[in-house]
Amino acid sequence: MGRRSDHTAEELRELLLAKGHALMAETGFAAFSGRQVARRAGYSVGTIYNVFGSLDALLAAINTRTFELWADWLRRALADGGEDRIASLVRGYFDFALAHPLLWSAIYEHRLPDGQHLSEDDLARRAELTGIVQQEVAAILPADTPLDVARYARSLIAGVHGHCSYVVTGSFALLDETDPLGSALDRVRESLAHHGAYNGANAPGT
Amino acid sequence: MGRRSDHTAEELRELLLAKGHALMAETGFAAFSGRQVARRAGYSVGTIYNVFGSLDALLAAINTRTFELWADWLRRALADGGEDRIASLVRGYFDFALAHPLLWSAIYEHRLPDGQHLSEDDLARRAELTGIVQQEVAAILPADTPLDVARYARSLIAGVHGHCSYVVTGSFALLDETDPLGSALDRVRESLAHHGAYNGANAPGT
DNA sequence: TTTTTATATTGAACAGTGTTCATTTCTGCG
DNA sequence: CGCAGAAATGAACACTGTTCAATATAAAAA
Repeated sequence: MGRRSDHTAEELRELLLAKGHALMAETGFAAFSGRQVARRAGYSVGTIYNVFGSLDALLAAINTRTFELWADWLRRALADGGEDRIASLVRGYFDFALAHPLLWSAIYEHRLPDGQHLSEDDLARRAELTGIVQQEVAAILPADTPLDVARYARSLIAGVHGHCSYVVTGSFALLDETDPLGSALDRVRESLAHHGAYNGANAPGT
Repeated sequence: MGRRSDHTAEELRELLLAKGHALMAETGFAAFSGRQVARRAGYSVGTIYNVFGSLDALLAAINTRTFELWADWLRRALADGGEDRIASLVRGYFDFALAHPLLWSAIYEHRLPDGQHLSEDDLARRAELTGIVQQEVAAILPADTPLDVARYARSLIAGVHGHCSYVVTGSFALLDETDPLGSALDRVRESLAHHGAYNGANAPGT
């Protein structure tokens, strides 16, 4: 088969991305295969390279899409959650990872080859997630805080990420760890309290 | 070639493990290959399956060895570090990951197939690392702390892990993050202070 | 309308992978 | 010395990512 007109370039990109994302959700990073994506889309291997340039670029796009879903998830958690917006965020972070463990893990399992970097577009899209958290953190810190809020928010995220990563990996499951989310939230609250944040439910657990 | 007597079963296991560990350090998880390990050891593919049963078992053993090196590294950091043993631990955690990024990453990139778990032996060996931290944390908490120290220590580790993981992944590099180690240590100190720990240099950074 | 040009799509080719297992070769025991 | 059993092999199978000459088709030109 040669040139076709079933889809515009735009549509084809979206089709491959959608099928790729679905495959990742089903099988996970280790079993992911470009050929399988092409097959599901009704095209052949080469098309992926025509459209994305490399398999890595497709993978990056798939993971960026996961970031976008994740950001939506957090926004919803904030909207539906109660007064304690920090708790909503931490819970949202965990819930998403647990709801889509394969998609979530893929983000951290995919490493670009040495020297290659994410496109500006991917970076910008992914930064939204951090932005949401940063905004909430800024909102409850004293107006005159000496903290670099962006940096501080990233640090809090990193802390929560660590807990979450242990849960999804299974490292915690074997240790009778009952409440990793609770631990993560405790650490966040301790830190926020230390920096004079005011929160609807500020008191850290014991 | 058939049966040989160049190595005992024990020696052969060690040989494959050593070559496998070296390969992982050189090429990282993505480019790791069982065939390559066998070639370097002067044996053929099948031998890996004879000795370890599966490639996953070899990978688990390789990563367990990394854990052991990491624990040694922390012990040395504690011995050579100053009074502030918590700082030594956090620094040690980061330094190891940065000194051996491919080995360190491999720990978290290797996922056992669904339903399979690490052997008791692997688990026990890996637990040493946590044990070292737990001991230090227990030492500076008030004797009458209501905390479950094991659980709490794991939580602190998770927090540091999150920061470190962002560094090694490169997520932080793109954000002009100058001092992730410092951030991690600040969060740990804030929490420890909150729980009444006494530390040679207790005051968290601002 | 026909011809030409440009481009999208293909799929065979290549070098690698994990995994299995019949076959072979050697060791140690009787 | 002969032989049972264990260890090492490597071909076979089905897959992978990546490249690229060939081809079929759409769009533009004549």
